[in-house]
Amino acid sequence: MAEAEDNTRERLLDHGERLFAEKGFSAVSVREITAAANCNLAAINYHFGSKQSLYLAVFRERWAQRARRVRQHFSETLAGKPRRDLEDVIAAMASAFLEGPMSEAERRCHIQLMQREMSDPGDALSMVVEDVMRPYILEIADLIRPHLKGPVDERRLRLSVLSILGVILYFFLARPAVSRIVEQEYDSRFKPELVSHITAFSLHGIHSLNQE
Amino acid sequence: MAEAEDNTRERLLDHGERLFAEKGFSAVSVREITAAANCNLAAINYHFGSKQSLYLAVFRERWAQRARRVRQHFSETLAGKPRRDLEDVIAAMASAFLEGPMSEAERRCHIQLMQREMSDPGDALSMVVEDVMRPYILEIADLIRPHLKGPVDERRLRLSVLSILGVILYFFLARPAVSRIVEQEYDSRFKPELVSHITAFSLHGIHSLNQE
DNA sequence: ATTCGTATAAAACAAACGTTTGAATGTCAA
DNA sequence: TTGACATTCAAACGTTTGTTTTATACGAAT
Repeated sequence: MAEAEDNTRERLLDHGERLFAEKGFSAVSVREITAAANCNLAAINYHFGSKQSLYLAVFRERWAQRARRVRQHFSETLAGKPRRDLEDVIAAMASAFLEGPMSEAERRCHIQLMQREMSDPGDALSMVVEDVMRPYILEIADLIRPHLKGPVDERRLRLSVLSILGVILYFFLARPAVSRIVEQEYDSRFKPELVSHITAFSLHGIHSLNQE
Repeated sequence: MAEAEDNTRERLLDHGERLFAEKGFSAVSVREITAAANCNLAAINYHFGSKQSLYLAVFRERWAQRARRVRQHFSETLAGKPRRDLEDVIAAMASAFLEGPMSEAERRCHIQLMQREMSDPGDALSMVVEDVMRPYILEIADLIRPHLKGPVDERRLRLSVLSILGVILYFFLARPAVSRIVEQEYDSRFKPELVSHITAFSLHGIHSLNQE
């Protein structure tokens, strides 16, 4: 087979990612994935070697690329702002994750996979942290640093950026819990409200770096 | 059997909770649990009926009780503060989760189980949210409200309390990721630094409610 | 036309899974 | 001591698991 890029392989990555994100690695069977991808049971082992290798391939060939898009969305959003002040940086960060260049389903996929790998560190964690998260966090730290008064404790700065990420991820992952506590569905009216809350909260949080 | 409260049952709850927290429900087998609890394979089905029922029993008979202790620790810490200002409330909240009345292993267990149930909502989620989280969040909201100037949007207030919780949970669950990004192990020197960062960041974050 | 490498299909594999069974054991009341 | 009940145990149950095998179909290259 020359061109035409293997179709079954792509479908396996698509449905594999979706199901791994929804249920977690162990809770999904290869039969479930191959049925969803509408192909034969043996296809996973043929194309990837094993279920575990499919999982890693999902991170390498899907997740990482989307992470790159998220980061690019962040850069482009920020480039559009003339002043590029603290608020712009944080708003761009929240926007990249919550209103970024993904469908709602993709976003769910992306963030859930990330969370699963962070709380159950596996073979994909190194890639997630070193290749994606770390450079991203450090870039944002570099963008924030000039806006702070006086000398800045580098570690506190990174903790602050991580805190913002924590808030963003939390409102995504704990959706059902959040919904019931604020008595509000995640509808199209609520989401911008959420983004503006996260931005405001984090912006003020960052200012804790200014005074000692 | 009259008194002496079944020992095997307790051991199953202990090791079951630990393993469910570490690996998640589907990734743990009943053989693994019964081996850890040093009892017969059939013990789970005898005492609880099924693996699923053991999972629910863990939440009812272990997690919920510890959640009560966490909340009590919060109340007592706060009662010890004479002024009971905004900072005291938030510091007490962070302290309850991160330095509360639990061993390090118990804390890990508690928070991981909570997170797992929030991102994979199952039969235990209702109990976690309605009986524990919701009242807790609302209580903290009530404690914070009087310290804010002017009229307060109730929803924004709750979102802020949830944001604090999000930050706290994130630094716990994403430990390996955080460690590598700030280039710092979670040792005894780092932990107080973390608590003080969370308190400072959240305290400033809360103040975003003051201005419009 | 034949050969070769690729992709899909159906069937079978051993291992691990949650659960059930029935006998053995221990404990207390009658 | 006896009978009844609660608990533990080894063994087996029928499924489901991830993986392997064997066979077949298709295209391109020789």
